[in-house]
Amino acid sequence: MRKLKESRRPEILDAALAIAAERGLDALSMRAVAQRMGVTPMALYGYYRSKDEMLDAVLGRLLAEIPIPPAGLGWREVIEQLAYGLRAVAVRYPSVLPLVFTRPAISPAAVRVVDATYQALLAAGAPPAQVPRLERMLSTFAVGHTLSEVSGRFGDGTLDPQARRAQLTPEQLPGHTCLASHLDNPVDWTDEFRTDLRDLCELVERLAASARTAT
Amino acid sequence: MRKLKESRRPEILDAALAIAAERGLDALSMRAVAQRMGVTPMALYGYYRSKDEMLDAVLGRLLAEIPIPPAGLGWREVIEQLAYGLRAVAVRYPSVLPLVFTRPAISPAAVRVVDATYQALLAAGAPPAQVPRLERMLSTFAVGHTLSEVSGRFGDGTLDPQARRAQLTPEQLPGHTCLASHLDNPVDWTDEFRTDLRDLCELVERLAASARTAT
DNA sequence: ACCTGAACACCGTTCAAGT
DNA sequence: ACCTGAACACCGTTCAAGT
Repeated sequence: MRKLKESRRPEILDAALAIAAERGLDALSMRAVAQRMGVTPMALYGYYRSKDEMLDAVLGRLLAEIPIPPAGLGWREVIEQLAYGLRAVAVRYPSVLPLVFTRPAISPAAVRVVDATYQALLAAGAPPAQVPRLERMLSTFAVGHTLSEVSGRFGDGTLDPQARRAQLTPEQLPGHTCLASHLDNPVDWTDEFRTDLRDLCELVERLAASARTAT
Repeated sequence: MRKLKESRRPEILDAALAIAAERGLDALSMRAVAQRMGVTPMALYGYYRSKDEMLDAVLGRLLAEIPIPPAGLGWREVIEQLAYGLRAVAVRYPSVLPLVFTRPAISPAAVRVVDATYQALLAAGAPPAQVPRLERMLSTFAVGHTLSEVSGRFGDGTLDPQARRAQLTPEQLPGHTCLASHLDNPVDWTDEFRTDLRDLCELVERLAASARTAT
């Protein structure tokens, strides 16, 4: 268990993010990072014990770019700004986003975002016992929706609804048939993100309201 | 653009799923699949054009294991059964779950799950124009929550809340400090999944109700 | 304190060939 | 129709050594 160096960590994370942004997550190898820094791959192991540990740090660096909203904002604004902040970061580094779902969110930056959300939910009047659950629901939505969009789970444009339905007969897909008129127009994902978030905030409000009447 | 063989595809997908379940997604290599089938790695390229294409098929095979609820159920039951079905599959093959967020959901199995959800939302009385959005919200939640749990994003037990807070001073984390009493007890993820799903169904109900009064 | 070089056990994939 | 074998350009990581 050697002691690790700190000095060039920021440089390493910058190089890693740049590679991921330019050539995708698969191209983000220790050898690529080393080459970009003009150093041997083995030099990196003085700073991180493994690639896995380096990726944790890359994720932390990413989440650190989400701005924490200033004090004095309404709770809805706080939640919206955090969600949009995550979305903005994700759009800049789409290929790194899968890491969020794949490793524990324990970096200081991640914990600060969680804490700001806790405060907002408490300010909204949500029952304290439910606040951690609601934070998990909101963050799961924000990350999941953005990741679905940028990774193509929602359909990446190259494969339109017609092509999807073509694999099965219309009789097997009554739902799609009913909604045919709504499935052809393209979707504005930013808009949908905002609408979903509003609906989820309504849900928080309703939980807060029913907690007030219960006491 | 050669013509691909079909014959041994099921065998290949079985081998791939078994490897992923036993040794994780990183161990799921073409060479490992080939070895398990007693064949040369290159033999696989007669069935799939690339590893990427094979992974798409693995995902399709996984989603095909989600049972489609029988006709005659209430819309809430349909949505719940689909969500629990996804969760059950995910728990059996946790390491494959990240693929859901990483590639388009265009397999016949995926489309059938989406269609069943469309039908349930229409039966609930949700405005047709909002049904695709609500389906995306529900599936994003179901996959995201399950993936967060099994991949450790929600905290994997080895790193408790105390350790998370220890990285920052209590003054920097007023939200965590307020909720201290609620953050120490362990969470039953299955229970939380059910509660969240109920809340989301309430949201659908409310949208349906306000659509009724608007007309 | 910081970095290198050679080596090991792996990858996905191409190409030409074999039955 | 189905599979093999050798080869290429990659991986992460260990170990011993160099300044």
